[in-house]
Amino acid sequence: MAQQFGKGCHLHLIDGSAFIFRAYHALPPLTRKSDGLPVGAVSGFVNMLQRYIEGNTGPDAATHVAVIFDKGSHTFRNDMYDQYKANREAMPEDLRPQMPLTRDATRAFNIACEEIEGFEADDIIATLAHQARDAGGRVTIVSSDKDLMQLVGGGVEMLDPMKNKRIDNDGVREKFGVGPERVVDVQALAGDSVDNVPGAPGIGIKTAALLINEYGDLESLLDRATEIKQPKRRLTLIDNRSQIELSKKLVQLDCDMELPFDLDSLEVRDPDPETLLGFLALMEFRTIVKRVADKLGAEAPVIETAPQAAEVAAPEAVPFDADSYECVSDEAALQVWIDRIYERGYVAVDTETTGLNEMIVDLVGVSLCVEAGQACYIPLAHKAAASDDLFGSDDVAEGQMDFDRCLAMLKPVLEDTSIIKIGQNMKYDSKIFKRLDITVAPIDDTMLMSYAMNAGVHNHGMDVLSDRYLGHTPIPIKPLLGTGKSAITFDRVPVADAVKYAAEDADITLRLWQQFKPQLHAKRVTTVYETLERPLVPVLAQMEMHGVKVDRDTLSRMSNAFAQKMAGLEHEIHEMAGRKFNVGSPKQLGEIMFDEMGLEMPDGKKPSKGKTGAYSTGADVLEDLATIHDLPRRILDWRQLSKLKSTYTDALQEHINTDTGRVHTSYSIAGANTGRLASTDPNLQNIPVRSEEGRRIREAFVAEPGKVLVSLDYSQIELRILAHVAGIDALKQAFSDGVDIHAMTASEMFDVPLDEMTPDIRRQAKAINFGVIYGISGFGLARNLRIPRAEAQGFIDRYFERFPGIRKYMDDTVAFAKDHGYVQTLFGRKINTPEINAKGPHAGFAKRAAINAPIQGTAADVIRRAMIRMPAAISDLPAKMLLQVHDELIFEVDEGSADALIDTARDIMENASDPAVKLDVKLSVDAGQGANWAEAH
DNA sequence: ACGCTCACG
DNA sequence: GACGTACGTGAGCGTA
Repeated sequence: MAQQFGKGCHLHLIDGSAFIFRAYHALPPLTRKSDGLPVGAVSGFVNMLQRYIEGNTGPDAATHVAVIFDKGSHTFRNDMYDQYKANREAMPEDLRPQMPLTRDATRAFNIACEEIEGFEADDIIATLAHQARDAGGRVTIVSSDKDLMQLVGGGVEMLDPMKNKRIDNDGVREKFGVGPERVVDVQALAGDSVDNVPGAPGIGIKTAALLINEYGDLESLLDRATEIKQPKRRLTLIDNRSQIELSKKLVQLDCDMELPFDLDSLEVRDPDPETLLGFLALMEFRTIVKRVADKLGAEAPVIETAPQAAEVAAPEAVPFDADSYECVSDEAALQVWIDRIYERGYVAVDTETTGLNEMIVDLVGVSLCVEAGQACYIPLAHKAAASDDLFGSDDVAEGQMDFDRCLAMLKPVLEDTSIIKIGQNMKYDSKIFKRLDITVAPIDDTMLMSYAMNAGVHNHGMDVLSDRYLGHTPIPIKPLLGTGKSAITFDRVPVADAVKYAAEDADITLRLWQQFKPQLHAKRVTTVYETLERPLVPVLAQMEMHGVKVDRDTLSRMSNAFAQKMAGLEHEIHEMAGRKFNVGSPKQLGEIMFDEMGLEMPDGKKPSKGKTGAYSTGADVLEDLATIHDLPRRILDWRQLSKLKSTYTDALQEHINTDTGRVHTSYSIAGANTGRLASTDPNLQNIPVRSEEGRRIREAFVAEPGKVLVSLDYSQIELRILAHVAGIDALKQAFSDGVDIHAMTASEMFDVPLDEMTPDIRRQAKAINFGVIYGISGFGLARNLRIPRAEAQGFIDRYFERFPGIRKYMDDTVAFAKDHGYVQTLFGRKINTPEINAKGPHAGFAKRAAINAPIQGTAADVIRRAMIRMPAAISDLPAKMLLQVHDELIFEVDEGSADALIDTARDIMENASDPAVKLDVKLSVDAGQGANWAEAH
């Protein structure tokens, strides 16, 4: 019955991945009504297949057909070139579980569905096209991907499914300026930013076609490159020969794969109505079911009208009931939950642990939720209560299933790529599981969803979200654990209480997810969430777990030295004050200086007081007073040492993990409104550097023997972004010329030629440049530069005169914020500005914050993008990314590979905005290396 | 718990 | 016209 493929046959090859991505991006994030499973891409995919089938008649109709998919992200091209497709954004999290469903859909239509691990769909398509052509048949490739155009000719054509336009030899020539047989030559020269094929710098398709047509083919062109008349082109081709040859290999499709199936098996088959309608009904595609049923002349299956997921999530629909949660204590019960998870395709997960430090604490239990109101808690390491002992016993509580057995059962679920694991702050839970050898993926995070939508409106902790969006106040943890000295850890909480608390967290998380998921799209932040928030979670988890080595002895020695110096200073201070007092108390110090000693401010003003009525004794005040008395200078010195000792040399030692000998910070992704990260426990983003004494703290941050620390930081990234967003040509030019940007500003403002620049004039211009980024004010600049306010205002006026675009940017930004209630970064991150229309002093703050947010936020987005791409880019190097300090990344790498790392990481960082945003100003990255952070910076 | 001070970008 | 201000963070300490 199978027809032998040959003359008269017509093979259609459908580029499945292209279908899926087009479907995903074209449609709103449709979810299955009964349970909220994301199925938007599946729906679009099915529609496209259905439309294709309906159109498959007439002279171009297929006798054989297959849908071809990509499989696996690592292909033989990555072995040739590790940067291949390195710019590719990660697959959106809600698309991932739809991938297997699109395969199911293809089979349901009874169409051959093929994919091979380690090969791109394009290679399979190429091989099949060649086989079919050699057998004397026709081929139509259903795709508009230009990478496939090299296959056209000899009976092979392409069909753009959107425009319904066939592409033949002439079509290819129109696109590439050469025939199909020379397409790879042109691509090798022009490169491809989407796939990150390098090509020849500065040569695009037009120039490439011109050259190929003149010299015949790429090889002749490269051999005779010296004959090219234009000097720039000639040099580019000679200098980049190997890169161009590599590019050709990358774009050349493999037409000779060994395939585990033959053409005959691809014969067109009618779908089985029951199978097809069954699948469509399972997906709850009501409209398509009807249409397909009509077409096939079959009865449409009934799809029960389930309540909307959003309605389910509404508090009045399913009330919270702590008593309804199940305590899972044996394998059979757990298996029931696992089965339910597989039925759903998603699960909310929460872990309970013995503390907050993910690197130290132990897992105590796991809670799961698959449907609003239906959650369970699996206690695993609770201790039994002991009546005679205040601290409980060390015996394990009864009614808990075996720890290892439970994890063995959960591991496949948590690692299953078709099951979404939903959490609130999933970085925490991922790290707990990672220490138990479980890699949780794919994930969704309600905290980050809220952050993407509501940054600037409120915090994103579970309590706030539950109150605000579910109208429900979660059970507080305090009464369970107690406070202060008598506080217990969660493993001491009685299992019955723990079930109520823990399962509720999973329940809340699931309800939040059901509410947030569709809102992401409505609020136009899906891309932000998918490209800047969600993929950062595993990257940060890795960095935090790796930690940075800190040398305790170095800190300890410094601490002793500081203590000695402080004691000396303290003695002098008490002598000067005439009595002993607590030097660390601003209140006492203020009274001593202003009341007892009668010091007066040099500017004649009254000493200022804070809102508690105490004198202000900040560094600026003491700095002024230092001109009339020796005591304030001593205080300043003492304070500096006190800060260094308590916050750094002492506290940092407490953070060295006894197992790893390293310090493991934690980054909050949703802390800063602008998109910046924040580092806590300890904060490694404010390690001293500005003072010589403080900088030495960085000597304690060291590399392992045989390794070095490497630091790469963006040079002037915020000013570069300002130049771009405000469109300031003079600034852009200065950056492209590589001149000193502050000196240039000074020269422009004060009419001083660059070669006559003095450090002081430059310093003033620098302050103005920073001021501009912060939403400049005369008062602020005056205070910063310690000059009269009128003079500062004069500087600002002059600055705006010279750079009128900056004032326009500021005005436009504030106007936008007033109109919309938010401002945006270049990558679409929204920072809400709820106070922008407020009256009174709030208004000033809100205005300046609104001006600053797009600049600071865009810089934050850029480095996030670099960080997300970094692990794959450096995976072949003996290197680890350790820390981020806003515009700086710190790595630890084998000594011999430091230079290679710098090359790779710099490339990723400088091009991090590609391809989403094309900056007018090049980003530039400085690098350093050394045995410790002080040397590397 | 809150304000002050100061470390960073 | 006065108000009170540079933008974004986190930690340690003193004070209430």
